[in-house]
Amino acid sequence: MAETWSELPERAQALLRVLIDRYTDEGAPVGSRVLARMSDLNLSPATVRNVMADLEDLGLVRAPHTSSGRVPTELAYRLFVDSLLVAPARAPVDARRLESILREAAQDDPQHLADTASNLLSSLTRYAGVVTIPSRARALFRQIDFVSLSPGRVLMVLVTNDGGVQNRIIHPDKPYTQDELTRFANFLNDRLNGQSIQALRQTLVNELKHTREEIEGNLAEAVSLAETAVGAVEDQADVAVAGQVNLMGIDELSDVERMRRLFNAFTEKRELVSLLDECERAQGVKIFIGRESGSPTFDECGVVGASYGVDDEVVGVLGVIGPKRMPYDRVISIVDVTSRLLSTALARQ
Amino acid sequence: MAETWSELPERAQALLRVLIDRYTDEGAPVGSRVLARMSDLNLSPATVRNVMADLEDLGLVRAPHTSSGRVPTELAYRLFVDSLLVAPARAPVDARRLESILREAAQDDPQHLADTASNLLSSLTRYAGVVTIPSRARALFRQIDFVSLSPGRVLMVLVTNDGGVQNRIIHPDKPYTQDELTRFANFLNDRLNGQSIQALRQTLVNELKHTREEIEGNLAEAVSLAETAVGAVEDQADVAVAGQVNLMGIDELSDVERMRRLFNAFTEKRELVSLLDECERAQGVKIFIGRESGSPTFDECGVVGASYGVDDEVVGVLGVIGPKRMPYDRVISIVDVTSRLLSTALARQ
DNA sequence: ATTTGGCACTCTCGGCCGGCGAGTGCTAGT
DNA sequence: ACTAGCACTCGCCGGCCGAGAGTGCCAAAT
Repeated sequence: MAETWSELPERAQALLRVLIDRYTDEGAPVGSRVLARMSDLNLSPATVRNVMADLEDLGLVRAPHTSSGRVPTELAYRLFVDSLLVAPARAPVDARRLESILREAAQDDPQHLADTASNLLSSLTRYAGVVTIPSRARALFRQIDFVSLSPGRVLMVLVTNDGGVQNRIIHPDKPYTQDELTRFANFLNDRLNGQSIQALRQTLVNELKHTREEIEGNLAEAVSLAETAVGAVEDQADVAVAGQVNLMGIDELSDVERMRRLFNAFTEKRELVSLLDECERAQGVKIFIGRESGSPTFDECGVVGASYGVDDEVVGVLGVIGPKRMPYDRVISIVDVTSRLLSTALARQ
Repeated sequence: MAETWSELPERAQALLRVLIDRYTDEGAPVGSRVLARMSDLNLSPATVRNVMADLEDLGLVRAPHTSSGRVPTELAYRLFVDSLLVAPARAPVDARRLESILREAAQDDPQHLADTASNLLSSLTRYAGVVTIPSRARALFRQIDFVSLSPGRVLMVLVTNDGGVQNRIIHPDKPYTQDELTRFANFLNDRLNGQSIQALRQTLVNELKHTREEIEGNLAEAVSLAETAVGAVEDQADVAVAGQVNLMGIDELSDVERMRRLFNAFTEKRELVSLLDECERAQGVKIFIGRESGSPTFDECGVVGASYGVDDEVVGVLGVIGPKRMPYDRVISIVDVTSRLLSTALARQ
């Protein structure tokens, strides 16, 4: 049953490719007559039928009912896609325009950049585009501010060098005056400038607590305040999703319950993130076809994902979610190109 | 054709009410037999039929086909709902729990508060909950910061007294050093403290520009920087939406194209805002039934909205979007209670 | 004058049948 | 090794029928 694409007889490859093409944009089973005509192999329908019978034995095609054309299986898509990945055909989209859009968006904050990228993905593919927002862990500390809102409520604003702003309202045990808070902020800004957020916590715990004695009185409070704040910020990973509606009206997905679960995943985001996380480890483009995703939510979907980052350091993941029946070649190169461009846009910031 | 509910004959009222009740939770036309049995009026089906014929003449009910039960028209819902609004029956939900949740959320920033409220609305009604995020225009200036990210890219962070944080990256004509920027910020913080954002622009334009000469050199730049920033912030109105998926599987809406448009409205938000805006003017609960909304997107929907605010000053709008066929009494009181509680939670902040 | 029972009529819905078309598998012939 | 032919299998569509639900109207009853 397990084969690789290239091990298939020449003719079978050709026919299967045509079958996949046709099925991908018609969505209906394809019969031997059509197949024979579309392939330029000059074969009679009968011959095609024989080949199909072979492919059926290999688990690559199946007939929904005794007598309707064939439909490619997930396995067939898998092999086909794998063969694409070996020799990637690049750039059906004009990278020029993409690049300028992304570069411009990179001028703005990371959130906006992710939004832009997911919009691009969805409008290029007409499926749903997903982009994780770069974790702040990797960014560098730029500035922290404490603003007293009311007694017992302090707004913390943390700025990173990429222009990301995190804010959170914290409720310290003791009330502080704005003056005290400002002193705290100044103190922290002095010490922490240029550190990565990732390292921040350690710094706070170790270095500062060691020197606690030297620090006059309640500046130690500043440290604990900052700890609360950083802790809250560190592990927040968000996702930008665009073009969900594109998935509506695709008939494989149009089952109400299935659609509901899908959209739930888009709003809850949890499941989405865990799916995309798997792309992080893989390098290059990673693809899930149907049940490969593990989650029944995406049973009928195809997912094409890739990570992006700077200097071999992955900072985020992006991808496209569509129906299983997808023009993978197109989508793959779109995802691929976008991830590269996003990386460079991020790098030269 | 135009009537008011109370002008209807007693019996017609009762029957129509039962019809609406029944239709609301079954979604199917209701026949005279059922109607006769459900109403406690002890009438024969035949009599009911006569009444129905009258109601049909008045445009309050109609029969989908020659021989199926009756369905209430939009007009019937309208009159019915109006009659509800006159003598509002309150509180089918325990306001206690709601209040504590909202008060807690009000401790946090406005965005979070709106999220919480829309989640409440949607989970209580099992429809979609919508809450506009209080416009910052009304909030008071608390603090501004300029952080230099790279030459030519300056991050502006504006904090309001409600804990709202607005940030935007601006590209000033000239590059400034961080020191200069800090001086700008200090300068502005001194002058603007406590002003409403709304008034800010005027202040900036008038007062400061008048005294421009007195101000040393490029502090005037600070003003123009701030202007850019405030302008960007002022007119940004966002909306929190929750529970969209609840609308899936409601069969009146399950037409693919209609659903698509609806979800589009939820993501684009533009149309949503303009719909809710109409609730701002009305006081108390405002209701759109079907085509009353104006937009074909919500043709098959019912919308129940109310404004909220502090001290008779409207700061935002919230509402519920569901199918036309909705238990309006329940939904109305939920929306009503929520808007009140949100207002008080906001007030005692 | 209102209400009711009766009756004929209408319309939907589900099941059933039969023909059509598409497509297959197999076999025999090239 | 391919192909032509043939019998067969389904799914789909339209028509038909019967059951069920519900109506409108009329004439009788209260």
